[in-house]
Amino acid sequence: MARPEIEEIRELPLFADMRDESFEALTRGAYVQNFPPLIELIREGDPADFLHIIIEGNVELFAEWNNRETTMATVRPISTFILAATIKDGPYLMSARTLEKSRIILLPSLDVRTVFENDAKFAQAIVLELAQCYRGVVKSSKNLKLRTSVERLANYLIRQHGYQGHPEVFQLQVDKKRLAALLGMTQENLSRAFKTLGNYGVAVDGAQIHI
Amino acid sequence: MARPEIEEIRELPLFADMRDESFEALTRGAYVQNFPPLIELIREGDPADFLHIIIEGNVELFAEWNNRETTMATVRPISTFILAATIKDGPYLMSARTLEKSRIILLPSLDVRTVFENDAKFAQAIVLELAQCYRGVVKSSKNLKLRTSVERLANYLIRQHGYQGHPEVFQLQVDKKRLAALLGMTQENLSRAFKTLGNYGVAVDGAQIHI
DNA sequence: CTAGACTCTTGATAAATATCAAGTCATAAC
DNA sequence: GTTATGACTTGATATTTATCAAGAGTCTAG
Repeated sequence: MARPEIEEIRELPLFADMRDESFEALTRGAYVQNFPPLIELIREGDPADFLHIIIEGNVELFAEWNNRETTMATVRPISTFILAATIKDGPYLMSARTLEKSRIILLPSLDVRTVFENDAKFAQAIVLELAQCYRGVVKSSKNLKLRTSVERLANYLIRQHGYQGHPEVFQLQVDKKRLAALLGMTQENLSRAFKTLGNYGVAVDGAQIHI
Repeated sequence: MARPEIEEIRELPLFADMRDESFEALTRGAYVQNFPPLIELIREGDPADFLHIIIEGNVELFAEWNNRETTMATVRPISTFILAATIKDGPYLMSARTLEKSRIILLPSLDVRTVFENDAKFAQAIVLELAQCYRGVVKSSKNLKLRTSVERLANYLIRQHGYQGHPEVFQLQVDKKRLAALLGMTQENLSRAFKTLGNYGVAVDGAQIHI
């Protein structure tokens, strides 16, 4: 295991408590790969052969239906994605593509499931991770159903503002097209929503937001 | 443990594989309670003191914001709800109320977490349950973002039709007000959506649907 | 520098959805 | 029976959101 990336993920909550031999078994068959931007990593409906861990770059999770496409989430280092499909050995529910040049670790799903069955600490860590993901999706679902598009944008900005430490000016982490899809609206309406928020003291300059 | 309800849940996938002493520890402090209709069992934001298991009746999970309310799911026997909040020891993200007279088992969250840490089989079962719930919410989120209201209704009917074994005529399991909220539309629009589907061979008579 | 590609914005319009106000129908209460 | 009550429907209208078309600004390749 001379691969520094592998050592790096050892400290993630998901892997921190597991036994050394489990971690070894888990990562023995791992790949570390670099991808250029806009590569489709995962296609919705395919079997979940690998658990993905992004250690550099930016990945978009999206879904399609009837020629419509929407962004479900964007993922930044260091985190895993599509854990649930890996565990259930089910098909992917979302597709994934790189947005920037990205470095990704691929752990064979089979190994993940084997280790999951043999290392209780790992199973516990997965529970916590999944519970968190679950709660995240529930929140986003509530958001969609109970708020208007302007409210969703305002909410998003307030959260981002918080994550970035309440600075005077902060940056959007996603381009506006994807932000619109993420918030469940069109690009044009996002633009108008920003304008509406202008009346409440939000100034936008490209990706810079001033509250 | 002379309580037949407790024995009944032993066979649930969530509890089937755990050790006897774990199950005993889990259920030692359990309550079995009957509730009349329209009782609020859980209020969004409260700490998750109990894992709930519905063994009879019908429970609605809903969320509120700014005087708006929406149905997130309806739960029927036998299943658990708000597992994620119990595990994370976090606040409830949804409220719950009985729709009919219901019989519910309450397992203290503290016991659930303790047993979860000591019984690997239980932890594994929780993982599978959570992964399933997660995937369920992701699907419903995709549904909301990618489909129009008429499409969501059509999709819902097709699924229900399938669950009930593709009979000629089948019953809606929820009243139309709640179905509308579940599908993310108003009651009036649900009515119109049914009318639209009438052109494609769906006949509605009260809660009876003929395809 | 310039052409092209791209993102983002804006305006006009259309479509989807919500709201408001009656009205129907069934059921339960008296 | 009659009267209430509640669930559902219907129509008219308002609001929200999407679509279409065009233009402004930015970036990059050549």
